[in-house]
Amino acid sequence: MPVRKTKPADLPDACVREALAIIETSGVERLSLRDVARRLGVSHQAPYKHFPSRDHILAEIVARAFDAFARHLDSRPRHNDPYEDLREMGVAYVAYARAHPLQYRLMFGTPLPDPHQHPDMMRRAQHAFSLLNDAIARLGPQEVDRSADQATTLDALYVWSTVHGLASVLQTDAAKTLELDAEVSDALVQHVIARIGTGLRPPPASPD
Amino acid sequence: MPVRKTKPADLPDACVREALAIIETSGVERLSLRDVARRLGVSHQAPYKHFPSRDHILAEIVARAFDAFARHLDSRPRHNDPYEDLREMGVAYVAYARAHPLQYRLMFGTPLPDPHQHPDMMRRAQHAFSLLNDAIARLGPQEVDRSADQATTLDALYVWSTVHGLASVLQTDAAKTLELDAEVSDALVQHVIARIGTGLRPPPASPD
DNA sequence: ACTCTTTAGTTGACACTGTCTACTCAGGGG
DNA sequence: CCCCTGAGTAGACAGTGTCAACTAAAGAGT
Repeated sequence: MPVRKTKPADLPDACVREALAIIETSGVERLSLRDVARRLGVSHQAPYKHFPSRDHILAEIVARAFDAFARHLDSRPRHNDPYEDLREMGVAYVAYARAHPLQYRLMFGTPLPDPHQHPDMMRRAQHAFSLLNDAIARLGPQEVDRSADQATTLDALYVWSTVHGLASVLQTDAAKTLELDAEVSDALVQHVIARIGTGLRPPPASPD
Repeated sequence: MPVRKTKPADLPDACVREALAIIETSGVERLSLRDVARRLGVSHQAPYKHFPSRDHILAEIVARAFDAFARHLDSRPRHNDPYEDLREMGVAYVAYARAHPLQYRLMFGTPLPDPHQHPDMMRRAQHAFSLLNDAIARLGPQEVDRSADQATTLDALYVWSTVHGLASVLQTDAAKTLELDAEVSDALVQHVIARIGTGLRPPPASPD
């Protein structure tokens, strides 16, 4: 429990970083603003001068996670073939979830602070989703009986579902409960992403 | 805040039910054993005579959710065609998640009590997954270059990923954040389950 | 120079929480 | 009759989020 002697210059930022550090080692349910304050060497009420409530700190942490996530997705290798590009995005998605399980769980695996109370967080989350949506849109419309927009959204949600489910399965408590080993995990990523591909390519001749 | 006058006969069971009721209306993070005791008209320490800690009550709630979930999956309409049967299972899976969002979130959407501390919960969770696994196994091996068992597990996890991701997307806070409307949700279920089907059928001629 | 207001930070309280420990009190063998 | 065990009670403790009142410093306006 390191107690800093010198008070940090940017207290709001320091709070968020320290809170994240606490979550990292002790889990989100153990986060307490008083502990944050204590480690920063300020009074137990100082953080409240910058964040109206505990949830507002959490919302900021989550929002930053969405930012980093979007940045990671955006920095994937690009391909001209939109299917290849989407595949690459899936890989990047899962890679991020595996490399930053904490952030991923904060975004998708824990009850979020009510989004309507934290519109800033909501906006930054939507931006991350829009990246996926764009990649799908580049595939072109898959169905004729729906508007292109709606079809794109549906497929985006399909891909998201799969890839999100994959990420969850790999690192959620449920996976620990099932005791998968690492070899299966690696194979699974390739497997699922391939399956998404075959699922997305327009079926030769069968109505939806 | 209903305070019961008559003390319940089966206190452990009453605790679990009352705790679930509290979670239902106020969320899991607001659950307090003291509140449970208060509503049951017993002292704040009475529940601790039957549950060593708050987590043990949660574990029991989650375990019961897995039981109910497994029962629901098991009572789906059966088909001889294993693909049809699997489809039916996907429908049942998502239906349960939509009908009992609270239980579903308790199982997959919130940090669980450490499974190794609650082996009973773990066992009942594994049983639920085994149902899905069995349904996939009935498809027969999809690939020749892997053992049948491993291929089955991979496909089971693929299906689970998709269907779990779908369920999550539909009811998680993240979905609220994205503001999907009900029409899209309904279409999405059909859409995704169809896509799983086309993804699962062995591809005509393309290496994995 | 003198106020006046805003801002960051402090201190103290309040009502909670989970959990520890010690108590009561009923029943049922020995 | 004693004693033990199990269920339930009561009191305390440290820790929590949050409310309210306070201090100190820094500008802005006159």
